[in-house]
Amino acid sequence: MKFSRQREAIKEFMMTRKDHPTADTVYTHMREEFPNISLGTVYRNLQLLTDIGELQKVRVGDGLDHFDADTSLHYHFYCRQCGAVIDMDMDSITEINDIASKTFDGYIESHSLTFSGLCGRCVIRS
Amino acid sequence: MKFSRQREAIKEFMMTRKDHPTADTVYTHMREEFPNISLGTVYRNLQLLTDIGELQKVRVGDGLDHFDADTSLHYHFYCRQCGAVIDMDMDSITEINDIASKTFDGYIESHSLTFSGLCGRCVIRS
DNA sequence: CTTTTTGCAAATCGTTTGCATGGAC
DNA sequence: GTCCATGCAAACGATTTGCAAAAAG
Repeated sequence: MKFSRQREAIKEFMMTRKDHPTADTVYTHMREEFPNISLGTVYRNLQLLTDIGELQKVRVGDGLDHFDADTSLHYHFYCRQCGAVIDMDMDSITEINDIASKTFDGYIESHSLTFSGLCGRCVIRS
Repeated sequence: MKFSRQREAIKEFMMTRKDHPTADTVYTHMREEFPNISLGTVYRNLQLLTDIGELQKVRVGDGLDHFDADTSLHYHFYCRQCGAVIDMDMDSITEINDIASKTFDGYIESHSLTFSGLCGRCVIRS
């Protein structure tokens, strides 16, 4: 893999963000630094960084791919009002794969746990 | 809401299935009974049945909408090899929303837990 | 006769891809 | 000079939508 300024910028941008930007959000921000960067390049690099384990794809059920620079096992919250994707501050249940395996005929590799409802901001407004 | 033969057939079909068909699968099967049914009608009715609580939309991270006539809280397994979506035979952790609420600033309405790996068939072949 | 639902086709949205050019090494 | 990465635009797949005609009430 060859170095690319665009990929480096995308990686750095992702590491500054605690929320979980979509490709389009990344694209919008990259345009400030690279006015000619294309959506294709953003998608390619997000996918590539995911493949080499520097990013994690987060799918919370809104149909969009979100990306997370924190690749550790942790859980997410999806606000069905404003669409925010937020990290949950709770221990991950590492043993749950083993528990589930006992009543499952196959190999469980991972799990994902996503909460949904109204985030702090939205719960106040409602 | 008015009665429609198509919607009734879709509902009945969904109740016979323990897997979690996509709109396209439903469409294919409906064509046997209604050779002229359109994809739009299938999508519209799946969405409508979901809205009135007769179906549940299941998103396991493959980018497709799966539908489930069992609307109770339960967990799913997604086989990343063959794409199968399977119900997990385990108790649902009803208290997990409350546990998560304690360290979360907002209103948690629901959670979804999805496992992934290789299903029984695929684990044998590999 | 009014209103909902249908079938069809076109539109939309997020994402992927082919290809000629430019940058990395 | 050889490859890999880019920008651009076209293609793609799943889903949604506008509309005139058909079915329900």
